[in-house]
Amino acid sequence: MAKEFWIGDVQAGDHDGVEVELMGWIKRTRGSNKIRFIVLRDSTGTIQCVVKKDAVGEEAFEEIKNSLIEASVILKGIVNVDERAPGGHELVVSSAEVVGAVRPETPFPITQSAMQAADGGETEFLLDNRHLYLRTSRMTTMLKIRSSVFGAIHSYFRDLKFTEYHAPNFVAGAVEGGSTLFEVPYFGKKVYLTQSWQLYAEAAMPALERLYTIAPSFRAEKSRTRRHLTEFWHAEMEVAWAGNSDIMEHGEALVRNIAKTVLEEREDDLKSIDRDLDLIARYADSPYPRIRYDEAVETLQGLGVDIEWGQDLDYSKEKILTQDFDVPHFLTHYPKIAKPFYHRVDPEDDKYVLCHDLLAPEGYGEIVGGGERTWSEQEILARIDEEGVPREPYQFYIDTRTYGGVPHGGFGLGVDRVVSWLSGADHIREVIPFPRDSRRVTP
RNA sequence: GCCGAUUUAGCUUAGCUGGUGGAGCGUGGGACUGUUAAUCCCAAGGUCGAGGGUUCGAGCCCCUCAAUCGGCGCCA
Repeated sequence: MAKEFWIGDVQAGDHDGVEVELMGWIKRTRGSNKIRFIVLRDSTGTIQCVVKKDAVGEEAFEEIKNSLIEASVILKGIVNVDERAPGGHELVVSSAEVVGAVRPETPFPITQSAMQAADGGETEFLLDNRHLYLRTSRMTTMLKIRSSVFGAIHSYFRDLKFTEYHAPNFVAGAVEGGSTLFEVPYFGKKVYLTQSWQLYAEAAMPALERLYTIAPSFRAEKSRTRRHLTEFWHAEMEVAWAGNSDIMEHGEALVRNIAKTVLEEREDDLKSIDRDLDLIARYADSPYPRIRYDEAVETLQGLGVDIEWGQDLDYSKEKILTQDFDVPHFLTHYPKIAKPFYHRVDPEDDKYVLCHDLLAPEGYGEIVGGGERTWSEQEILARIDEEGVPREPYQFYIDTRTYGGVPHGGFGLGVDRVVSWLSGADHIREVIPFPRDSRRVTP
């Protein structure tokens, strides 16, 4: 039964003139009472298969003729090079077997009309039928690009001898803020779904020194935007003996490595969804400029934007700031009052913290957030008290400093956001198979 | 949480100043020996999101509710 031949290889010319057995699903079917053209799909591509009544016999021909879109079939025949076939190759079928039929009462619901509507964003119908929409070429392409992005992240860190390290998803307290936590009943107690791997990573930092993860994070934000999910994939890293600038160098190198990998592995996929490859090449090759928060505020004020020093930069302001950028930019040195206690205060000016955000161009916004941690015991206690946060839940975090604290830092990267940006998706939902947002958890 | 919009056949939609709903795709039947989103003919398929109101009469006007979509705040 094992599948031996793949449509992508056939279209690449690997089996010209020889007999192959193709296993796949019917993408489209047309023809007459004596000849049928089946466009067969598998995970590697599509190919036209010519089924003639004379060649396969009456019974098999009728079965193929009556087969609907997405029926699974096994077609055996000779690979023919023919200009008339899309892709330049076709299968001249000698025997045909329907494996899983599709009944006429329940035809495949993702029709041309449903797909046309998807160009301008996803419809409710396609979201309801996400499990079937996954089979379409657009979703398949997105999932392949996504896979390459995940692979690039693992490669980047492993090549640099980082250790992959895992934190629990059930947590007792908040990493930041309290309102965006998902509450979960836990044997009569309440626990929460994690928002970040960071605090647990800092505990392991003195053991592993260079560590990373790719894991889901959960945020109970009622955000209704093209950049938000309630469950998203978070690539995070933590490094000992490192400052803000060192961490930024990793962030920049990682994102450039992702762009480069996607370009190498998914060129055809990107072309198939009309992505401009020159843009990706620029993201892979160019340095990412660094701008201080103060400069950004001055720039915005110069543009007549109503903003005061100390305010966090919301998306509307980010967008104005990034509209002239043609590569990602770092924003650094935010005011202390705009950031949580674990960001280290700048020793050169205590109004600021040593942190950074990486903003993607083309309106995709923040893809990385990170910085240097408050690493001395004295400083962390002062910052916790200053912000009025109770010490008790953070005792394990404070202990990291009590026993041989060292300068360290890290960042978190929104993997889905990066996939969305690099693929040029209209919405972050397009790049994850079963998106979760504040209003949808099904299918 | 706030603002805006949408809801007509399985899907995508048209619908004139209110006068008993049209189409394309899909499905079924028929024709066709090479099609390219095949084409051509025929058919079935709608309590117009739910409830109330105005009116002789509501898909269309008014009110309430619901679902969905888009944007903002928040963030990756």
